[in-house]
Amino acid sequence: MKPGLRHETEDCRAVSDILGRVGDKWTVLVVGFLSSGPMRFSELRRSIGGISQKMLTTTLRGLERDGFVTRTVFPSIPPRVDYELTDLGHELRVPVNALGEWARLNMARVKQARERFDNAPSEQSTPVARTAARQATR
Amino acid sequence: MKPGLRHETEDCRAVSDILGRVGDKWTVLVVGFLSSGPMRFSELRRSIGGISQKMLTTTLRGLERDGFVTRTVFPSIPPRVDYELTDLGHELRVPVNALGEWARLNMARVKQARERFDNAPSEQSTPVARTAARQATR
DNA sequence: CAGGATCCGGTTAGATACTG
DNA sequence: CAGTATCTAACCGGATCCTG
Repeated sequence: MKPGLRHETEDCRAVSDILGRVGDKWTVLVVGFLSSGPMRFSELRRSIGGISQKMLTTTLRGLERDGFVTRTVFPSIPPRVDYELTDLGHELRVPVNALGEWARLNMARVKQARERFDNAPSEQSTPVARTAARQATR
Repeated sequence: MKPGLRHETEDCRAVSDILGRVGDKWTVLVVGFLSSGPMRFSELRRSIGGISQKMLTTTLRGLERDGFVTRTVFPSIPPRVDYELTDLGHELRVPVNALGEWARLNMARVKQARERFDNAPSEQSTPVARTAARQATR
């Protein structure tokens, strides 16, 4: 995302920026789990399940940097670190949840489209047939 | 995203799925340009500016596979291919635009948070101070 | 014109081992 | 417990060349 987009508008870069954070592999999961309250590192790790501790650290650092979560260290032994959504993080969940809800409602349509595409006779159809197929999806 | 998430809820996977498509490098730009009507390949390429033809092809194929755009080939010489958002694609723009709008409105806050984080005294603060900082951001 | 095929450097993510 | 450091395999995106 470094080069290439130099001449984009401010808006586009802001969107790409946020989407870059939100669209990465784990961020949404982490934010989702944090939405119900603060959690400590290993708690998150166990809840999410498939994440490596390196990726969890990286994801949380990114979220902290962007102001979406806070990181609170308790100087106890053993050490304990709590992560919690900031107000900004909670606000972010609104549009993200909207997108999530959309995804939930429309995943069947996407799945259907994928199956149709994957079983397609690999470009044996005429352009007219293609167009007809397009109409059918409307 | 293959292993690991086996035990996630359907919802979470749907969200990650959509976000994975939407959050990639070019998808949002492409969808944005297509929102005003059908465009042909080279038209898109020129409009977007920084994209290689390989990435544009890849992005468009992904969008086509998921049912967000249609691809119509005109058997002319020289060949001509039009891409157009499906209804599903147009509907997707609603939550994506909402997220984009949120990004536009809050990019300043994110930028501030980043600057604060990047100028931080790299963990010299006490946990209490950290917590105090957290309160300050509320 | 649209896009497939190939090569290649940079980034990324996971596994593993180690530390305060 | 909550990381950091390191290594490596996989992936990704760009550039280039080629075709119907």
